[in-house]
Amino acid sequence: MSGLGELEREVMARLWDAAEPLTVRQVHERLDPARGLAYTTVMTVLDRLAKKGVVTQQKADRAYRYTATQTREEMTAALMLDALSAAPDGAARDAALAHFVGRIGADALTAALKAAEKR
Amino acid sequence: MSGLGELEREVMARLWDAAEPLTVRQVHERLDPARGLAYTTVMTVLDRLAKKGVVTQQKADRAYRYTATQTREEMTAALMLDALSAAPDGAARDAALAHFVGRIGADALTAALKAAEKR
DNA sequence: AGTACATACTACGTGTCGTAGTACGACGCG
DNA sequence: CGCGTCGTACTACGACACGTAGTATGTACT
Repeated sequence: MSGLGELEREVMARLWDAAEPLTVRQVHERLDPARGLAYTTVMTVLDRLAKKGVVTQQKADRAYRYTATQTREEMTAALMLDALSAAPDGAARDAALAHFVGRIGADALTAALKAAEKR
Repeated sequence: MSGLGELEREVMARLWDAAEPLTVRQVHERLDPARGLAYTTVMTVLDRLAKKGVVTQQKADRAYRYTATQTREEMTAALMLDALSAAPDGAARDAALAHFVGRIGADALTAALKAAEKR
């Protein structure tokens, strides 16, 4: 329940960027044409993403429309929590958090918080 | 350059808990005996961890001693940063951070920071 | 010399991921 | 009404990661 593959992430990015449910065809068109991916490849990937629960399909008209079940930010946050949960007890978690904050910089964090506050 | 497997994490935990360089045998002894892992299995895992750069081997006496190259906290923080880096631009990163903080609770974060401060 | 311990190399089954083909159902057009 | 078009479902296959472990080889101590 965590890491997506390279192409899977790429597909998710298109879905997020679109903010609209997309059909397989639409996703296919938005992917780098230089890559020359087959239509069915995109279909398979979307299918797998659906099985993982990170996208949902709604039948609309003829084709399925795919939507991400979480926003990019939610998924990122969830993955970070996941990484953090590797620390067993509370103390280790605190230490890991402290390391993390040290890495991104405390000011960057407060800035992000302020931006969040604004909402 | 990120996720370890289940057994790999287990082995890392033993190395971290010991804080001393351990031999293959020592790691083997510390792993759940009910699991009945073969000695060579542990060896293979340590070898792979070494190839991934997360442990180093120093020849001491007869056997190699294995040490984690990072503390558990550093690795956790690194993984969290890794997850965060999935967010492309600064704004998305801020939003992801905000989500993250919302999830763990702002007070938990400040508490962790205070604990870190103490050092 | 033999035994005990350590490492190196190799192997195999399973699962995930990128990649894609083929088969089958529905719809509209001539 | 049959045929091509679009869409989906199912199947497949190679590469790689991981859990698991065996065999082979080296070395030191008794």
